[in-house]
Amino acid sequence: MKEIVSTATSKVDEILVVLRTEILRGQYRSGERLPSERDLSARFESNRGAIREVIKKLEQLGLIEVNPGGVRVLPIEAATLEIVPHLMDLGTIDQRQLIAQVLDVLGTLMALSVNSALALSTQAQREDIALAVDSLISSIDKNDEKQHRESFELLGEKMLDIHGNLILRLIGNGIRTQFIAHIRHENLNPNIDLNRIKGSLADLRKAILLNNSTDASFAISQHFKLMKDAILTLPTDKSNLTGDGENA
Amino acid sequence: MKEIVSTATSKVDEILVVLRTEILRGQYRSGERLPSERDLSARFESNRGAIREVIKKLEQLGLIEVNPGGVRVLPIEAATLEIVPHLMDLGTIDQRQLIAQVLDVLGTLMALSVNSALALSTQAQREDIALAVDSLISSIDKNDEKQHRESFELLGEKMLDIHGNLILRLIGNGIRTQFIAHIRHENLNPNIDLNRIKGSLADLRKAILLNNSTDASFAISQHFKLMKDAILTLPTDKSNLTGDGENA
DNA sequence: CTGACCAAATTGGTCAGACCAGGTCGGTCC
DNA sequence: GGACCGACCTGGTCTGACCAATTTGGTCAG
Repeated sequence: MKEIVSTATSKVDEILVVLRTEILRGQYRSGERLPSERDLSARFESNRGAIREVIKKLEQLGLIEVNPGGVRVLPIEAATLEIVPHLMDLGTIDQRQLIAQVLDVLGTLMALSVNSALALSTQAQREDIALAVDSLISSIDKNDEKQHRESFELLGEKMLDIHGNLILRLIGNGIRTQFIAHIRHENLNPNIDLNRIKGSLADLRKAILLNNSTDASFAISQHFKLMKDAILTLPTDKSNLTGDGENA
Repeated sequence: MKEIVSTATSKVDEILVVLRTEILRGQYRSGERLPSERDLSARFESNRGAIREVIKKLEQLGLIEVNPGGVRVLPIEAATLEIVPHLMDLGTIDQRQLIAQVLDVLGTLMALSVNSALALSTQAQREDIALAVDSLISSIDKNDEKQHRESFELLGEKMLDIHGNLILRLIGNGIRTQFIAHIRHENLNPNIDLNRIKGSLADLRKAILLNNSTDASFAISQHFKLMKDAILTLPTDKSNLTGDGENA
């Protein structure tokens, strides 16, 4: 059971990383043509098959457009959510800003989720959700990050189960898959006011039990807003938040 | 300049469609192993290279997981947003319900977008946005679907430009790319009260010019809610909403 | 000089067949 | 019965080739 397999990446993945980096860094301008598959296979000392797979992946990421005659680079804005972690890896983006954006979106979607869930919920389900919130609160008390994440996911899951909004679930998947691992490293501002965060969760709990979706949505939004502030007020501490400068 | 190339899909795409369909239909249970690349290439009378590309795509869609030793099918809930249009094609899902969900999410995100944009906007920008809203309203008056879509995208674009929330933009991209083409076909309920829809837009316009983000968000939400209702109250009219029955 | 037109070079799409390293799985031996 | 080991299978990589479509650049008529 190896856990770290950084060097164990396949050749395709290595090439993918290189090309993705070059594209994201703007090394190829939007609309420009990528070198041909044959040239790339020569450059990476690989075969065309591998290059083709890489190109297929890049296409899926929304970074390039493949048609007979050549591969064109697409504008970054046309890409998919999946490129964001890559952007984070590159450091071409202010990570705190990005995390703040994620929290904005996540908070909004969670608010929607609560709203939809409450609209369809039974009393038992509301109590069930409240339990998850309880667990969330207690995880803050115990400063147990693992439990925090788990109960958070549980909370989301319970709500998703109730309203069954597939779009919401899939976007949630995407965000979770793409970011959780990245965000974990950047811990919150130690100066953060935990009481206020817990307060927003307590509000949420109350609103859920009262089936007051307006208040519940607001509490969720408030909660994420607090989290966001906790991120943004970080004094650019540790880690490799080494700005950028290479973007076009 | 060919526009319709429905039959001009590449072999890879054809195979992709077949396998994706089989997976989404639950033909392979979650966790089960897909046939080997060699078997698949034999079955589809293709070569392994093509199959590999298909598998890479399926992996990107979050439908399968590729490991040395075999390809395993993942639970549908783990997939990406990109599978939804495929689901719609399959008809394994109530399309109206799905569209309603999309509108829920889109409305919520747009509300967030307005909110964020207004918070950072100058008066000139607000007037600029109001112009886009005007165009939107006039498109409804003229029943010009093309202009409607364009001005809608323009509106989103202007807001995105102001707040620069990359996450929001990318999710928006995803939703737009994946759904617009599909939703277009299902026109709105002819009985829809256009005046109320225009009214919500007028509210939005006013709130924007007054820099009242609360009202603006509410107006957007209201707008999408109206659209949603217009979809949901459709009497299962025309088109190929031919239920399903094949899902597990 | 401009434009249409045509042919060569290039590109992506597909194909067949091969080898390797690492997992899978069944049979064997203790 | 359980640990062990070897044959088999799988994905990962590679080579070299042909096809169809596009791109490109030159040619030629206007």
